[in-house]
Amino acid sequence: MREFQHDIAGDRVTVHVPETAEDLQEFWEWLYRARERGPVALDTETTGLDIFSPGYRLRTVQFGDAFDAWVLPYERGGYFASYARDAIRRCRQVLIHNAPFDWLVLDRHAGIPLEDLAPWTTDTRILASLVDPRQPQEGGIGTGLKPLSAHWVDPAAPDTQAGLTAVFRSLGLTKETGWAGIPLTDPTFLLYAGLDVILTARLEPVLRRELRRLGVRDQLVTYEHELARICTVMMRTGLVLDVEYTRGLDGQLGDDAERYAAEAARYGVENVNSTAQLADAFAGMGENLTERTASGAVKVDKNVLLSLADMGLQWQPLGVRTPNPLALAVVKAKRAGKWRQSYTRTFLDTVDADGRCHPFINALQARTGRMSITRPALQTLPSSDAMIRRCLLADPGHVVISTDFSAVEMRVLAALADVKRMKLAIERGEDLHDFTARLVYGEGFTKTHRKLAKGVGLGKIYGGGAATISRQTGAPIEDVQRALKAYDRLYPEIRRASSRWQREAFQTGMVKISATGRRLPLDRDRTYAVTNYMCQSAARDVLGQSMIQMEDAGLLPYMRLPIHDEILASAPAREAEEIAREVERCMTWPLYGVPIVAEAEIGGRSWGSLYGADY
DNA sequence: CTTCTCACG
DNA sequence: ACGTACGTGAGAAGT
Repeated sequence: MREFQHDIAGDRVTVHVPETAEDLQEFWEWLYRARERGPVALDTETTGLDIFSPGYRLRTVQFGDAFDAWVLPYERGGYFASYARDAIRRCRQVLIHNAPFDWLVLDRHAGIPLEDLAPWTTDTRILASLVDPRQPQEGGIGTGLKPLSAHWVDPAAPDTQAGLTAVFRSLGLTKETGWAGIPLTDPTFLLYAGLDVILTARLEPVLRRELRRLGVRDQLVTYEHELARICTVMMRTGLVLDVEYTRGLDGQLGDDAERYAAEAARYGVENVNSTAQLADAFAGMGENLTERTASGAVKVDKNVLLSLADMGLQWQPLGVRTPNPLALAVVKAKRAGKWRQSYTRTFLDTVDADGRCHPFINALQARTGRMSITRPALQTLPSSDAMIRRCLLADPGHVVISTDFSAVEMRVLAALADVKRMKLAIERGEDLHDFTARLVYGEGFTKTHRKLAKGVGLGKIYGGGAATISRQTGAPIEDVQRALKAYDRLYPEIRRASSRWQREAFQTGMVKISATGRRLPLDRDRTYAVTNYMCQSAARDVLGQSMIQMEDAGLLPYMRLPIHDEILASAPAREAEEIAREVERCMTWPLYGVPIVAEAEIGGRSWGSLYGADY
C-alpha cells in the first residue's frame, strides 16, 4: 500500500493506493464502514475527454470521504478493476463532481449502466450551480472543483489540474498527452486523484447547507439531477453522422475557402479573417467605413461586408450600388472557412467507430439555467442553409422529428406577469403578433405592422429600447417609439411587473423565479435584464419539465437534442406520426393557466431535410 | 488573455 | 427622467 498525507482545512487527510490483494481487502473494509456513515465520493481519471473515441482508457477509480481517499488502479485490470466495479455497485449514496462525465465513463468503460448509478448520485456541480451559476469571468466562483473547494473548503486547496500540467511537462508530456501518458505510479497524480474525492466529500455538506440557507427547494435539486441523467442518456445515444457526405462537404468547403481567399489576395488581403487588413484594403479602394467597434476599431463584420457587396442579409442582390468584388470574395471565403472549421471538421473529429457523434450536453449551463451543447455545438448549426444539418441523420430506418414550442417566451411572460389581454389572446389560440398588430393598427394591419409588433414584443423580452428595435427591424425609430407606447397601453402589466422584479432583484442582486424557486444573479447596473432572465429561465424549465414528461411517456430512446425551445428526436419511420403526437402531448400543458403548446414537424432521414435538403 | 466575428434560440 | 437588446460556443487575430 502506498499512502500520501496532505492537510486540508486543518485536518490531516490520507490518500491510499492499494497494491496487493490484502490492500484491496483493507479498502473493502473501509468502504463498508464509510457507506454506513454516509455518502461516498467517487471520481475517475481517464485518458482524456473524448470518451467515445477508440483507444480511450479508464485509468483509476477513486473513492473517498472527508478524511480518506482510495485510488484504485483500474487500468491494471484483474481484481483492481473488479473491486472498483463491485465497490461502485455497493455504494448507495454517491457524490460526484460533474457526474455526467463519470456516468458516461463508467457506463462505457466499466460496464456500469448510468441508469444504475444516476439515481444514487448527488452531483456537487449541480448544487454549486444552484447556489450561484456564474462563471469566474462573470464575477462568480465558477463550478470547477478547484475554485469551489478554495471558496467553500480551504483557500489553500491545491489546484490539482494545474499541478498535474506541471508534472506532465516535467515528464515531456503535454496537457493533451499527459492524462494518457503519466505512469500510474506518479505520486503527484495519485495524490491529486485522491484529493479530488476528499474535496468533493467536503463540498457536499457545505453546499447543501448553503442551499437550505438560501431557501432553494429540494424538489429543484432532484429535478436538476433528473434532467442531468436524461441529457446524459441523450449524449450516450448520440446522432448518426453521414460520414461520406460530411467528408465530401468538408472538401468542398475547403476548396471554396481556398478559392475565395485567393481572390481576396488579388486585392492585397493575405488573411480574410484580419479585420485590420480588410479595413486597410477597403480604405485603399476608396470605400468609407464609418462603423466602429466598442474599442474604436473600424468595424468590418458581415453586415458591413454584405452592404459593400450590394447584398441583403440573405445574400440577395440589392441593386443599390456597384458590388465591391473584394467584399464578395471575403464573405464567401469567411463563411466556407468557418463552416468547415466549426462544423464539418468537428463532426469528423468527434465521430466514434460506429459513426455517431456524442455531443456534450450541459443541462445547467447558462446563468438562466439554459442548457448548452458543445463538441460539436449542435445548438448553433446554420439554419439558413441545410448543408450542415444535412450531415446528421436519424438512426437507420428512422426519420427526424423536430418539435418546438410556439412563442414560448411570450407565453411565459404572459403567465408570470399576468398579462390579461395577452392571456385572452393565447387562450383563443390567436397568433400573438397578429393580435397586437390588429389592436394597434386595426383590421387592415400590414405585414410591416406585424413585423414591428413582433420586434417590439421581442424587445420587451430582451429589455431593448427603441433604437435597438429600430436597428433590428429596420423600422423608422418614430414608428418604433409609437409602437412601444401602444404596446405599454395594451399590456400595462409587463411594465409594472418589470419594475417590481427590478426593485426586488436590486435588493439582493438575485432574481427569484417563482415557478421553480431558482435564483439568478443579476448585475445591479443591468437591472433591465430582469424581464429577460424571468422569461428565459422559466422557458428553460418549461423545456425541462417537458423532457421529464417525455421520459415518463417512454420517449427517451427517441430523444436526441434539447435546443432551447425545441426537442429533436429520431423515430422509426412507421411510428413517426404517432410518436410526434406523443411528443406534442408531453410538450403541451398549462403554465399558471396559460396554455403552452408545441408543434411537431416530421422530416426525412437527415436533420437537413427540415431545412430544405432533399434527404 | 482579450477582442472581434459569427453561428443559434 | 432616460435608456440599456438576453443567453450561449467557437475560431482567429492581436496584444
